[in-house]
Amino acid sequence: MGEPVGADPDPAPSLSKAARTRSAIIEAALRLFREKGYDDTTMRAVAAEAGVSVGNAYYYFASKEQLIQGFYDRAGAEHRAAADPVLATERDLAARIMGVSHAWIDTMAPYRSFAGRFFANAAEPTSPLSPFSTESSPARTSSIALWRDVLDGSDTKVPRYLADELPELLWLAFMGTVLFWVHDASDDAARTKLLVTRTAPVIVRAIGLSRLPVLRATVADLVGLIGELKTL
Amino acid sequence: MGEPVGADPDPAPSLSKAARTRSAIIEAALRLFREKGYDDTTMRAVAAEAGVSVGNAYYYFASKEQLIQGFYDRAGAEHRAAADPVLATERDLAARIMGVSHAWIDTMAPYRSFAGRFFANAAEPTSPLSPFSTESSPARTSSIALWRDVLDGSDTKVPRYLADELPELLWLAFMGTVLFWVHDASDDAARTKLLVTRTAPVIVRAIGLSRLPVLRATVADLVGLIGELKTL
DNA sequence: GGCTCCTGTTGAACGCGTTCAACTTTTCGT
DNA sequence: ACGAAAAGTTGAACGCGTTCAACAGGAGCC
Repeated sequence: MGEPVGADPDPAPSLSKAARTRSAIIEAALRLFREKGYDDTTMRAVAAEAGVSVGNAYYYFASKEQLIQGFYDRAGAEHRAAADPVLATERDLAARIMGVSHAWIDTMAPYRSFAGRFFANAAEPTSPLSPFSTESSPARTSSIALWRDVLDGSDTKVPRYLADELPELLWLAFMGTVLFWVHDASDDAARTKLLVTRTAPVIVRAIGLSRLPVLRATVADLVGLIGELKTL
Repeated sequence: MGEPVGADPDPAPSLSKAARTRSAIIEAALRLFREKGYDDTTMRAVAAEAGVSVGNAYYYFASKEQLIQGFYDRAGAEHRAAADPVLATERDLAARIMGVSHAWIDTMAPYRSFAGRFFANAAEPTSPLSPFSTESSPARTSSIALWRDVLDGSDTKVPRYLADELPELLWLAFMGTVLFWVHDASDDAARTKLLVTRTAPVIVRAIGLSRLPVLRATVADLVGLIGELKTL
């Protein structure tokens, strides 16, 4: 390839030609998705906008659906950036959960019109875009790590027997929020924001209550069940 | 239409020609879906199998996706039939929940290979097939009614302040089960069955615990939130 | 019967996502 | 520097879901 020999693998100004073509296609796709939505954006248009042939676009992306992965990566990074200030300053757990969730809702706002279409594709179990698929395992891991940060940086003490599973549980709850958001047609995602605002304190209280003897056995059962389900 | 004047609206032996064509198409579609899956079944093949032209199939069904509605209706009825014996004999709430859930899993078993594809379509918010859409409101209502029966016929007392919302909450929890089932690749849906078996007693215990003063306020808050979310 | 609607019915045609044989360019061992 | 293998690139072609102008038949009215 046109890369200088021995250069560092991915310097921003001089990406390999292949990498540049790749991101030109994603760039074109996202622009068009935003302008005309997912369904009304044709692969022919994406290729033309990126200055390549249709066949070439398919050399880099196995399908139109795969272009969405590029969107995910970008959105994930944007979310991180928007969530970091909250995680750096706020110590109250409920506020951290709310802050990180709202950060996500805000970064996704520009894409809301067509993001529903995306997540529907992701809902199909055989799709590599599914948040539970092995293909999206890296994205999932880093997303769960984000929720671990939410917990770790807070002043709330988590019971030992919950500590390991709780980040994943928060992530799962957040996936529920995303599902709600997808179906939420209210202005400015007001309903989703209400859901988050009202749910976050309940989660914190539930964590506190999970120490109570009446609940402890039940909660421990559920945590054990999750472990079982993952290994079955 | 060819219907005798003043005849009862839909006598089984002599359906109107239109209705017969309609169900011939659904019949053909389901047969082919089962044989070759959703994606590998073409509308041309469905039309041929039903003995009509492609255009005619589109006269009765707005899209290939709409054929799925026929599948839903059928599956819903089958589930009812399979659940009724449980509801008629069993009084223990956990057993009723498990029985009705397992009945669903069993009736859906033959369709599992392609049902995931269906539910993915249903996950798209704008789709009329979405369980939350206005188009599927009748199916949703009757499904919630089923879960009301589950509660009403049991010997468990439900706190007043929960009684109104609980059937819908059980339905919602069951939608979660369905989502899990869609992603469950285990033999005979073993993981989903484990989930149901272990979750049902927890639900019953949670209903009992919801009377406790420590929890009551929180649970009431959540119930109130649901009400708010629906009206916003 | 003749006329007008409305309900059905048809298959060719359209635009789409995707594939593929053919071609060009780059890489790399010698 | 050379040549073969690998990587990149092309657009016509395929099969699909879907649309639509055109046509057929029956119901109701005169």
